[in-house]
Amino acid sequence: MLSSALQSQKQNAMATHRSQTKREKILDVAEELFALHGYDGVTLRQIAAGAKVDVALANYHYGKKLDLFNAVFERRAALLNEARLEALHQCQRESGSGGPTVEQIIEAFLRPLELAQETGDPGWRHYLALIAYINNSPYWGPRMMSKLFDELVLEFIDALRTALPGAREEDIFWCYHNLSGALTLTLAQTGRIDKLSGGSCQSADFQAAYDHMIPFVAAGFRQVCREQ
Amino acid sequence: MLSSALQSQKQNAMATHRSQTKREKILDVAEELFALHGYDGVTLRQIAAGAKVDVALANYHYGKKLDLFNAVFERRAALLNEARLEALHQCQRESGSGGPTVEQIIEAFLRPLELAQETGDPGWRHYLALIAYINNSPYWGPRMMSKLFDELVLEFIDALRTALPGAREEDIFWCYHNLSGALTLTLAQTGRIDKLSGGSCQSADFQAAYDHMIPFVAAGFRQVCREQ
DNA sequence: GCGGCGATTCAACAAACGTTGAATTTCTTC
DNA sequence: GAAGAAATTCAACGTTTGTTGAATCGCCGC
Repeated sequence: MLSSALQSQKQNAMATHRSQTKREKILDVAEELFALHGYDGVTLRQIAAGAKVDVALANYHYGKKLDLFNAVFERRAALLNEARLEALHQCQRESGSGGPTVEQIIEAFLRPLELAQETGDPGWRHYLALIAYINNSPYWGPRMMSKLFDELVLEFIDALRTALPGAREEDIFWCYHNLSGALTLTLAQTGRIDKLSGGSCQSADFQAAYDHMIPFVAAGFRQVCREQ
Repeated sequence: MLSSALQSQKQNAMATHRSQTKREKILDVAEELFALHGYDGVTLRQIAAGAKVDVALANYHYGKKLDLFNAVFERRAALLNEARLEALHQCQRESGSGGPTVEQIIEAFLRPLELAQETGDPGWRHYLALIAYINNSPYWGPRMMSKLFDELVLEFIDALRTALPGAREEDIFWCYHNLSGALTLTLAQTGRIDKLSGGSCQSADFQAAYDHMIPFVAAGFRQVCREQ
């Protein structure tokens, strides 16, 4: 007798003898292409070709192109939010009555993104690049980011407020903006830092990126939000 | 008798009785639309309509769509690079034999972007958003950023290396990566921080963004690149 | 005022786009 | 194994796309 968790995994893996295979393959290919070329840079025919499927099948499963785009964006959001929230709560439990340090909070914000990569599923890498594309877009950013990620971000900002007593509201948010920017460019995986550094740094190495980002951002928060 | 600098301004303003007006209007509209919707999200007909011009005129002046995209990207690059390099050299001259501090170098890297906005030309705002789009794109970033901006960036990194003796190469580049990310998200002007902060922060206020980014980034550099 | 030339528009092309209704295959259920 | 439902393909639609060649406009020198 399988546990219900394992059962649902089993269902996802085998599906109903093929049916969900093509359906999910469409999402996988759309995820990769949207992340690389953006919404308008990808045609439904490219996605269908990549998934070895007729172009009408995407419409059958997901409706219009915009609905497919949203489906890709929403597929992994809940899982990601749960992992990050769990990491925040864990460091809050483990810290004393003073609450977690800035470093611990930033770490809880970033490390789950790295774990997502380590599942071996390349889809996660593409998904993170898609988030970077959307978050940095003046068109899509305001339309899509808030609904799925604002609640989580505000929880982390609450924790940071506690860890930085006396900080001004605007200072905290501008610091979060800097963190979000550094993270976004990392997720985009443009490979630019590889070339600039002559090979010293690798965009694909999320662990190295976060190893440097955590002390960098924490020091920035403390400098800007230090008590007046 | 006008100075040659003013003369060239005058020429730009009056042009040859109209001829350069439509030609430049196409660039202006393309700049704004490309920044907002990306390369594939804009059609030549939208650009032509915005410039109140026939669709064939863009082709006549700039060739293919990709050539127009490049023309927009290149138009203001040299001017921007000169302003930033001048700011770097000035703070190098003003500093003692020890060279400028990290804060001064970051300031020279960022403040010229703010001055560009203060000329009153809204085109600069759109251009900076276009840089953000390209820099964050896994497709365009590697293809377009290096040629115009690598030389300048490496000059600033040289200055930072001097200001941070004993720092590891990879640490410096990862820190620059964080700076570049924070800056990129700022230039994108998505308005997301406005909503998240409930109005405490405004994306359009570049000065406030840099006022917070300079100490934030400088502290990050010092923390990560401190002597071992 | 006429010829020439750059700037601009007109008209049209073939290709590719998102979307859809109907036909066909594949699976599930009895 | 027949019936019904779901999944998938087929074929086509009306638009829109980037691009181009030819025609027209507007100005300047002669």
